Amino acid sequence: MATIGDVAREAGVSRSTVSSVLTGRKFVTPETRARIEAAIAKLEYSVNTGARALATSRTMTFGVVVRFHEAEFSPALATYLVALSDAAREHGYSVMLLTEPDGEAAVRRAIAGRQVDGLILLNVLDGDPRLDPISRSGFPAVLVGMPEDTRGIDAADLDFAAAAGLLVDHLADAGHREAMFVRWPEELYESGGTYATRFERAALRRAAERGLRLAPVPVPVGPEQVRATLRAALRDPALPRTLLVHNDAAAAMLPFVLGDLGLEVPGDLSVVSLHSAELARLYVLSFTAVESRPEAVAEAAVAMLCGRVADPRAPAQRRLIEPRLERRSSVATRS
Amino acid sequence: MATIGDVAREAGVSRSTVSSVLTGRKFVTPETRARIEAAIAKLEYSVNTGARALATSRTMTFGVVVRFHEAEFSPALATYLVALSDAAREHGYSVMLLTEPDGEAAVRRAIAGRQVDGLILLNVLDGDPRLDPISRSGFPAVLVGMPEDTRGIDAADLDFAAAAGLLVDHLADAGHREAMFVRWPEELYESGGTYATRFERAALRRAAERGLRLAPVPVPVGPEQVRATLRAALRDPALPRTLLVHNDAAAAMLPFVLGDLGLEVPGDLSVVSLHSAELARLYVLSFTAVESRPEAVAEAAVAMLCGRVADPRAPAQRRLIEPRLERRSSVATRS
DNA sequence: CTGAAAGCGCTTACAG
DNA sequence: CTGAAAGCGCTTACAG
Repeated sequence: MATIGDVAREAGVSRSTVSSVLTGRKFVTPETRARIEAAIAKLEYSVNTGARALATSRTMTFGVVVRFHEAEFSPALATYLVALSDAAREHGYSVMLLTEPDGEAAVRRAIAGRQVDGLILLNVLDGDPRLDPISRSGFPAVLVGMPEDTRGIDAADLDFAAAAGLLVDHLADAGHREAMFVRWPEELYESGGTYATRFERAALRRAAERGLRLAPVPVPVGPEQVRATLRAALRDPALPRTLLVHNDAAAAMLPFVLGDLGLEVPGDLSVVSLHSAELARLYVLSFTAVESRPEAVAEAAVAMLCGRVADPRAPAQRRLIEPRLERRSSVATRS
Repeated sequence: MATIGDVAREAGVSRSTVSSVLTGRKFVTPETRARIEAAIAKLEYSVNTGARALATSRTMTFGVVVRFHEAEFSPALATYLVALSDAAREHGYSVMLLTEPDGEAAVRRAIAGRQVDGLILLNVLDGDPRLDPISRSGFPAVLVGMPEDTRGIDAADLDFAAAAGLLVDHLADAGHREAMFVRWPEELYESGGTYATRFERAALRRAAERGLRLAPVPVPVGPEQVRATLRAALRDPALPRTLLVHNDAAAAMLPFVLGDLGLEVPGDLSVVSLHSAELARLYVLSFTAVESRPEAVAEAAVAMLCGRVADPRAPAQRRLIEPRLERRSSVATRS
């Protein structure tokens, strides 16, 4: 493999001049630049990123700390990983996967080993132990998720409160006065699932404002239970025929339960939902819904992290990605 | 951050001696080793991986080249990525995500930039253009997937032929004489989906041997079409009431179509399937099935790649992971 | 505008 | 068994 020295020799200049055109930090006369570029092309030279990292003490790599939460249903992880990698690449960064089961240890090791310039924490909940080593060390990082206390760390996430507002408004605007609120299992709220909590609070508040009565129906984990729970709820005459869904597993299963029971949307039932776009790709989901926009969240997170690396002492930010309502006429108009 | 020099000073030895205990390559007397280890602990020293990489010309990082194929249905990508990262870590390697849409360019850049010691190509099909720069350069790599022509590159994958054999045998053993063969869309076979082809060939051969008549039913992409196709097939009186399924989308949708039509397994219908375990986690899939074993495939791939890095000129290998039959009594016994 | 020199933090023959 | 020196391939003040 050619080195910067080979290029310099080939072009008849010094290594520093080659470096200048490589980094673009100094002006080089067009003629020498051309000679150097020709030499680079001829030798198929490409900078050794490790050596550059050592010299600049910038690895141009971000670590993504993946985390699993059993109570969740998340076929969207791959989408996030790819979106993060894509966004990072556009900013000149590579992405390293950190999957150690002990997330806190993963963070410590990543910081100590200086393999990365910054960390992206996926799926952050309230009280997430991974925040500790970060806020202690001040290492550049960004949270995907929005805990109550971000410990002074930048964070990006979908605006779940706004999403709830959009969906409640949509139902209220169509004249609905009550709705079943199909939610996550109770454990998720208790274990710090802030997106669930943010959605719920905003939904309740807005529903109160708009005169929409909400009947909560928690849906447990696991395909069988999801199906059974939904089936029971839809058969219960005491529950409203309008659904506000915030639970991906329930959203995915719903069409099939409707099929089981012979119910039509919006004829027999009105449905609005918040779920990942990935989910809609895999299943038949034709509900008016708020998209979760993983690409936008990923891009925001990467942009914030780049900013953080550039200016480590800037004040911490929270960035909420605006949700979008996708209308798919699954809501009947009531008078 | 402490450097090796700081540790050396603290322990009162030279940097090379510290390096010796770090790499474990040379014998160091227990006393000095103890002093050095104490210094490391005290200073919270941790080796700078980039500097080590430059000195050893080993980055201890593998690149994973992700690739999308629209005709597929793959909520299992995340499972593979995590499994690869976990396996790599156990072998002392980190994993970098390479998601450039142009996979061939991604490979070229990775090789040129020397950011990684080896490449893992996910989801390799026949004639995959990513193989080209690899076989040209001889850069260490391993394919996940098994093209007809591996171009001299190591490859690991599930043994789809053996899987087909297991499933066909299971049906034949239970006395079945004919089965619907629920397959992937035709495009997938044509575009080089070798796992599909390997499964199909073996299924046809074994079925012929066992006197099982196979009626092929290709299932197109997209939830709506999957559902419609399955529904039509299950209503067609000319088609057998026994299903051999190799199509994750169809496997996922099947339980719901059965629900639609009021069919029971194994009473009305016998079903065997090959699908990813991830799928079973997300859906209600209670069919006798062959697991796709992503963790085992990932571990094999990583192990092969480590071997390849250690000995670049060893003969290329193909490793087929043995499938396992999970019996879930979805097959009726016929006489 | 270009180049010589020092340095980034390691490892690895090579002496001793 | 330990250490001094050179080198991995870059970048970056600093001279000129």
